[in-house]
Amino acid sequence: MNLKELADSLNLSPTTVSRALNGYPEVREETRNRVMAAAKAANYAPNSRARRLATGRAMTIGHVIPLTGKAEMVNPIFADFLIGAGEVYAAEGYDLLLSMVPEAETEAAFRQLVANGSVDGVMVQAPQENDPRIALLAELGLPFLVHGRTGDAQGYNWLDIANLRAFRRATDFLLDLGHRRIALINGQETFDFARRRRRGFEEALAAREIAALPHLMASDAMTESFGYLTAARMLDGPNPPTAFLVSSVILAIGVRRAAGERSLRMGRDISVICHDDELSYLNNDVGGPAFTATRSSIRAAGQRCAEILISLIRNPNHPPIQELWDVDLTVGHSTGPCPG
Amino acid sequence: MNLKELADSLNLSPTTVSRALNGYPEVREETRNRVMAAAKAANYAPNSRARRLATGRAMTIGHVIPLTGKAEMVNPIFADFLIGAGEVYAAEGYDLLLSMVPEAETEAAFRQLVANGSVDGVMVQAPQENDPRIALLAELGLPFLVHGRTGDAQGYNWLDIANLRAFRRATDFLLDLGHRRIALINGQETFDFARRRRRGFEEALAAREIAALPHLMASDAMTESFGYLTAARMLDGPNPPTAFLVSSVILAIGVRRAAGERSLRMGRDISVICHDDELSYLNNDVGGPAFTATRSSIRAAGQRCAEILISLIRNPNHPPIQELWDVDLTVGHSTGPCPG
DNA sequence: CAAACCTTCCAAAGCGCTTTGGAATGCGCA
DNA sequence: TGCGCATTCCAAAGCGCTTTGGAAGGTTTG
Repeated sequence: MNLKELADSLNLSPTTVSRALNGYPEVREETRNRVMAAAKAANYAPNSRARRLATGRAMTIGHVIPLTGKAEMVNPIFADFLIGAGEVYAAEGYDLLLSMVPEAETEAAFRQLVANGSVDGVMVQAPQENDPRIALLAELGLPFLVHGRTGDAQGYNWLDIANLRAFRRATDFLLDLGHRRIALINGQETFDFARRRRRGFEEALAAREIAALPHLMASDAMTESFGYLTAARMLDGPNPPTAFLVSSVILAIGVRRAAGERSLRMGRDISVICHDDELSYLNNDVGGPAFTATRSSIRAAGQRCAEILISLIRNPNHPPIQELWDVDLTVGHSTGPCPG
Repeated sequence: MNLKELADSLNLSPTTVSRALNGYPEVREETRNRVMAAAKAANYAPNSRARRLATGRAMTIGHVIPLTGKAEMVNPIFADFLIGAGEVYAAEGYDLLLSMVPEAETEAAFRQLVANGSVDGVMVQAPQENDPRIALLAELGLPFLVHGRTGDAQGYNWLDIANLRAFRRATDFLLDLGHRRIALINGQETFDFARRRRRGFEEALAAREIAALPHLMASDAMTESFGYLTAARMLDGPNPPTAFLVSSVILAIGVRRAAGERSLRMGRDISVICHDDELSYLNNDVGGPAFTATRSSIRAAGQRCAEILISLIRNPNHPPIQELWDVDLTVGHSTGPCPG
């Protein structure tokens, strides 16, 4: 069933039917109702390919995920973000085009997307320092929103959490408990968020004139095994840390494993604070939060990012939207006063 | 730059340019080269909306994720599957349309997809017992592939792993080590895979005339906290298990937490086997596999599923493709002889 | 040398929708 | 009565591509 057939069956022109369906005012209410009813009865839905060609809009938003052989490890995070964004897209009638490309082909992928006209806008996640995607997308004139930020954070649209502040606060919390040898297990510091977290950590130490210890700082892809190996190495080495500040629950789980193997009880022998993206399958709230954590829902971020991006698409010459979210610190069982 | 402009600039008709670009034989090799070169120079790419309308093909594959408020917890798994599938789609020139819909609207979503003509085929994941999606998609005549299977597994396309055999083997492994009180912590048993795993577990016990103990069997969404709470309850209760068989690494991490809190060392005081989907951020191979596990890469499954689905789309009246993958059992540090 | 083919290209008709620019009708008002 | 103005509808022209059905020219064949 297409528009013409539907129109014929109603003895109306395709024009009128199209207008009735799309809510244009030039059609009598009675006619509109008749059309609506017939469309529903015939289970008619406009062909999206034709509609897209005619309107010039793709009604699609692109998420391009660069595959680095390493960074797809961000997937626990990108998945929850995607769910949040996807809910909003669905509600607003947008499709979500997910594109996995080898990192080296990212630029080509964006250019393709534009040349094809297959998306109305794109979401950019996990920017690196001076991420080339931002300049590229600006040049291409494609609406985009960055989840995170980088560079001077000027002149483009982003939504980010206050990473620096969060980690500074978490570090202060540990310092207040008397800890002095605090380890930082961070995400890859090519990512802006990781750099900010590190700065927050260092600033808190510097404010109390405590030197950050290089052997207690590590950064890499946030896998359980990296958390485990790093914590194990630090705990077994000289001057072991009494507390860990780590960039994700997944890393923290690795730290917990290392601590457990050494019969160190969290919250007594060793303290751990992590950043918690509130991943649905790693709920940190059972019987009170297990880990003391800086928390911010990645899914909620996905929702909000989708809302912003859509409004940007609908309203192309909107001034840049920049939104900074504060981060909660929730106290769990994994922290306690520095022993000894 | 569109096709007509490109054609004009070459003093050729759009027809010829289109054919040259799409590899049709009716164009001289020299002409084709000229066209290709000009297209590249002008950074021309055909407008995908127009092409889709003209060809009637969407060049898009749909993944519809039902949101249950609980099942999106499968996201650690769906994410890796998506990455695998996405790689193949990209290589084959297909787009991936990801659609998140409330579970109750799944049927409507599929009907929409068909009415719109926005996909050429869909991937179905994690089927439930007598999953209505299968009959629906068959009725709609939309090519589809099920990751997993259900019912009599006849007459439709699927790729699955040998869940029953894997869990039977894992149970045998524990029995051979002398364990008799073995707990099963399973995924939601509305899912076919969870039912098969349970059957494998029960059959292994039955073969040795050991009764499965109801208080040592639990099933729910596979979150860390469910693993933790369940293991804690079982370990603290009467007749605690000496071994756990669990349906995912994430659950196993929860079990490990519960064991650690009780100062039970895995592989000595308590044995744990889990199913490992080889998630990239939960690598189980550091210093030899931490958990003894039944293993099968979900990402590889995604790749293969994508290949199959694409070949199904290209070749519509292919007889049903059904592929059953065997599962490895790799021995890690988390299992040992039954103490005492 | 004409007939019968290839080879290489093109004109034009869609694909199914939206949207522009009227046309027809009915109404109020002077 | 006649003009102007809404209101309600429609015809037709795209959107940018693919594809059908030739046409023109060159080559082979009997």
